[in-house]
Amino acid sequence: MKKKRITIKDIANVLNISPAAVSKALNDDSRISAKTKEAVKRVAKELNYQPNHLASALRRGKSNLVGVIVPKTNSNFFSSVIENIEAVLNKAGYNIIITQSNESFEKECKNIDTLLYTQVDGIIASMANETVDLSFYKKIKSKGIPLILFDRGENDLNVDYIGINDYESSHMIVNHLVEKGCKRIAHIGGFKRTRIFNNRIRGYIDALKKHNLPLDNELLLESSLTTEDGRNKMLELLALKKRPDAVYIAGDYATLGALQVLNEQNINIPDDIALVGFGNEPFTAMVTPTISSVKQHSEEIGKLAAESFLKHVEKTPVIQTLNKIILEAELIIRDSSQKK
Amino acid sequence: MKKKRITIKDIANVLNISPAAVSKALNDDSRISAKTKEAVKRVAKELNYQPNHLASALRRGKSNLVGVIVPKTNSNFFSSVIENIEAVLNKAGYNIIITQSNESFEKECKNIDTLLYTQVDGIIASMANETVDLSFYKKIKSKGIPLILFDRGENDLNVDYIGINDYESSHMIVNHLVEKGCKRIAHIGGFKRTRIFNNRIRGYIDALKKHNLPLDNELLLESSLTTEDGRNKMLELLALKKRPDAVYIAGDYATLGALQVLNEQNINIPDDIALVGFGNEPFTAMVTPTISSVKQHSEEIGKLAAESFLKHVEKTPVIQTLNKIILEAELIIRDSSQKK
DNA sequence: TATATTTGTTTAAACGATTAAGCAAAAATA
DNA sequence: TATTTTTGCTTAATCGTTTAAACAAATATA
Repeated sequence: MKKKRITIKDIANVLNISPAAVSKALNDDSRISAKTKEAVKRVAKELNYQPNHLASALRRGKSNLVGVIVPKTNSNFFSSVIENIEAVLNKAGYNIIITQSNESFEKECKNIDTLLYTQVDGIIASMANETVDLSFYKKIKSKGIPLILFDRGENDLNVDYIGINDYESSHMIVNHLVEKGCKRIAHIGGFKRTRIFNNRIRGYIDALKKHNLPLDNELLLESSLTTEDGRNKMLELLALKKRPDAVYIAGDYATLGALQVLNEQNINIPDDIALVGFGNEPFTAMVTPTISSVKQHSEEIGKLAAESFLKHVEKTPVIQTLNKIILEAELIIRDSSQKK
Repeated sequence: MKKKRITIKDIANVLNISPAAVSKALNDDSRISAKTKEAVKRVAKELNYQPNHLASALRRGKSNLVGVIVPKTNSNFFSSVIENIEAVLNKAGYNIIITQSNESFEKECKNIDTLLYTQVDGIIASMANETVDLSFYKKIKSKGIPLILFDRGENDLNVDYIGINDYESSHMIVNHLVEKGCKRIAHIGGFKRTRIFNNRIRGYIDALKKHNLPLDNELLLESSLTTEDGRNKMLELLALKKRPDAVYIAGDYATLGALQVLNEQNINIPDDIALVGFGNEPFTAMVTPTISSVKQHSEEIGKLAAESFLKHVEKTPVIQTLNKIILEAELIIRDSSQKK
């Protein structure tokens, strides 16, 4: 007993027409009569025909697959972006291949090779923290397939980018803290070399200036933004002679670490030290006290990234230029900064 | 200026040999001389040759892609399983396509079709809560490609399954709570129709019997196990005339909801009511109080699932039978059940 | 009626790799 | 030396689909 695949040839044999006619009928070619189309589709269903995607992809030179690269799927932000990319692309007949870089440059390079090898029609990516060498991303561009970046991007690649206004978000946060009476606002930022984190740092500095608050270098720390490092950096801040009365942290996981430290040391949040995070991960609304955070519109980012891909993929040759779509983020105020 | 793909034909032309020889050289065929192999590989590198995966997949009848279906990537359990599946399969030359069902039966069916259409060489899946109709999974089997299930599986499909001992885990939990002096232990379980949740419920019931504790039906609730539903079910339990002194909840997110309710109502955890969750999601160690939970060995599950696929895919025809690998889970005791 | 156009189909060549079969030259064996 | 075996390659078919080109029949136009 052999498992023979049903091909268009089998359908053609049943109806005594050519495989070419079958192919055209299945693709609704205008030169095929309605009668034939109907017959072909009927027989296809009867025989339980499944098109061979590899064959058509090979012939068409298109795989209808889109690669997605994210640092990690297990944050709500990325998993939500992915969900929305998928929704838009599925409607347009594309499927996605998700890969994780685990914030590792090496893994990211491997992922890119894997995706190119799999002949994806384009790549939508958010870069790993470690990534500074852009040669692998340039390789994608040199293949002539669309590359779209979101959240973690780079101007130098000259491609579409979808993200939020990080600079402005820092202003929002500082404004909010100042309004609540905070005077010594610290910032635990991400790596400076990563554009989005750099923008948040610049925003923080400029916002302090705007409010005539002195910029104190010991209040500005660089962090990997893991929960663990959030703990460490918070401990550093507590060790200062002049402690801050508010800490703005560029990532929710690190904020969680900071919150744990404060709770352990019985420091009142927000009255002794107010806390604001970034990313609006679900747990920010779950911990005690709940954490104020910035909502990044992951749904919108996913949709726009997918649409940007679709726009580019239709054109040959693919021409890409720097085209930034910047969304305004939203500050969700919760207990950790809600001083009365 | 056209972007011409480099093919084996181009390499063949440079060296004045046949494309067949090039193909064999690249695949290290024993009938090709070392000299030719070296020359081919050198020219391939020089021309920046990238093999056309679609062509070789079509010819070989193998895509070297493996489909993975999970309810949602944004839990630590699934994202960790995926990471480990990927690590094992990459080493064996396979790449994975990740899809999410979002716990929807309809989406899961679509995912299966998508994966089959993409000609994956096998599928590793954890079923959606909603899924009772197994016809789409039978379709995978009927294609003659390996199907491996993990965590959420079904005996009736007669395929490899990797999971933890849910029945025994319930015993561990109840034993622990009894030891801490709890006498009225409630259980907020998952959907009974889902095998793993059913096993946890059976384990709970049998463990109560073992300890001669009466089974009170109002203490056994069925839940979707979302944070929201965890809140609701906890409120139900609190509304009882005779409140429980411990609640074992079959999922961490729901446990979090329950914890919020108890904190809001100033009910002491664990002294008034002890709490045990399931899944050991990272936040269980982050909230106040920290939540006792069951660690499911996601790394091991991922590895075993991938290895099971590799074992099956090498054999033709693929023969699958029910073969369960059951790991013993581990109870991580934290503050929420640590009565003194 | 003669010619042009449209319709509906077939033929055959791709897409880029793999591989069974064939064949000459080199090496091993008798 | 004659024969067999091995080595190293080529030829040609193949995977299943798409599509440019060809063509006959039907229809429209002059």
